[in-house]
Amino acid sequence: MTERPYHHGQLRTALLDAAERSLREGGEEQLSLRELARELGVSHGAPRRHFPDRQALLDALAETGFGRLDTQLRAALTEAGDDFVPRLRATVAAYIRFATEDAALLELMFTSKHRPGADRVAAAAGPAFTLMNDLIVQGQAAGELAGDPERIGIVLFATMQGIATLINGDMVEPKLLDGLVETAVEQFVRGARPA
Amino acid sequence: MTERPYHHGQLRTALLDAAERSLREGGEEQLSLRELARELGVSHGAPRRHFPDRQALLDALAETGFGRLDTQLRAALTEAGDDFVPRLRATVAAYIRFATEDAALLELMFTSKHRPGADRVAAAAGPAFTLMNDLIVQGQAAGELAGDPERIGIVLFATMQGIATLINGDMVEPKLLDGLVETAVEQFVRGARPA
DNA sequence: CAACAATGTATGCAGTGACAACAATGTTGT
DNA sequence: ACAACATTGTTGTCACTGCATACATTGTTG
Repeated sequence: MTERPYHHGQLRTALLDAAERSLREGGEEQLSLRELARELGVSHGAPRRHFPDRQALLDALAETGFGRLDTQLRAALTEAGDDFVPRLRATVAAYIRFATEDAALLELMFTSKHRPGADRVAAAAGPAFTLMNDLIVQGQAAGELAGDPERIGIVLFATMQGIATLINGDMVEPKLLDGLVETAVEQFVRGARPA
Repeated sequence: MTERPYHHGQLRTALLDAAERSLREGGEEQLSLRELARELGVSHGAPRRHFPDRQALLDALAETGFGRLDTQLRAALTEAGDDFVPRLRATVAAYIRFATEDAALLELMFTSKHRPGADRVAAAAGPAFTLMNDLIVQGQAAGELAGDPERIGIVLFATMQGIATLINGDMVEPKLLDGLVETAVEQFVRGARPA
């Protein structure tokens, strides 16, 4: 039977699902534990068993968010083939897609801000950075990039992140997005090209 | 006598000052109207006379924030002399200084997100963009940049913003900051240089 | 000096996150 | 099989928040 899918053993994942949806719809501010509990037909104290406080829920969201980001980036990479520039372009596009579709989640992922002891979140962020780094390393191996890999990698990451922020903050029209990605990639390649 | 500096006619500005400090100390989430009122020795309903709701206070903060950003950028510019690259470097450095010192404020300025009818905030953001644009135009006039000014300007802005976000989110060590600025400027100039 | 507007006060409402005591429901060791 | 236990969810409470309204005070002005 299992008339009720939740209410029994699935509360934790149900909360995460509902929270992610709520995040997408109303942003972090709007997300309310009590509201989630209500939606899931559960008492307002129930979430506490799974997440000691609100921040714990947000941390969990951020953590899984990084995981999903990583898989999406990898998917884009494998689809892009072996050449460096197409791979770069695909990665940038995929990242910004994620960042604009799940803006609130990404903000949450980043602004797990300064909070001491967000080890798990930090750890979850690793792969995405590694991926970025590997891409840079490939570019250098292919003789297309020069300079300190760490630095140029961070600058690239920053540019992507910034474009997403600008779009999400309505300071740039979404219709410009594709052009911006193109310009950013092109400039990056030219700017980091060996002399 | 005027024993009490506030409580009479200064509440509005006093609120803005206290709010900005609170923002710096605890971020937007932490900022509480009641807390501010308490600090200023005023009833918790008083702020309502000056800001109909919390968001109005935040909007006002964002607005003045853009103003201050603009003046700081201009100050950096005039101090940098007339040559393009030093001006560019100075602007980037000044922007990121602002962004890392007043992180919460900047976030607020940007994530006055999508909210319909934040005309004043949007208007206040204008000058900073204009300044950026003028800088690009100068670079082009000096024959140092090529390409669509709007696009490369946005990409530059995005890179700055992204670096600030990375630092503020503790995803990059602050000690790397100067090097990153240098790399970003250098790459930008090379990347947008005429062929 | 009386009418008026601006500013701040007092009180109450609904909503929230956190917390603790309790009940129900598996799970497990003997 | 059954008693002890752990997990999970419930209920009630507290302190806090933003918001709203009715009221008092004060300063300005006709």
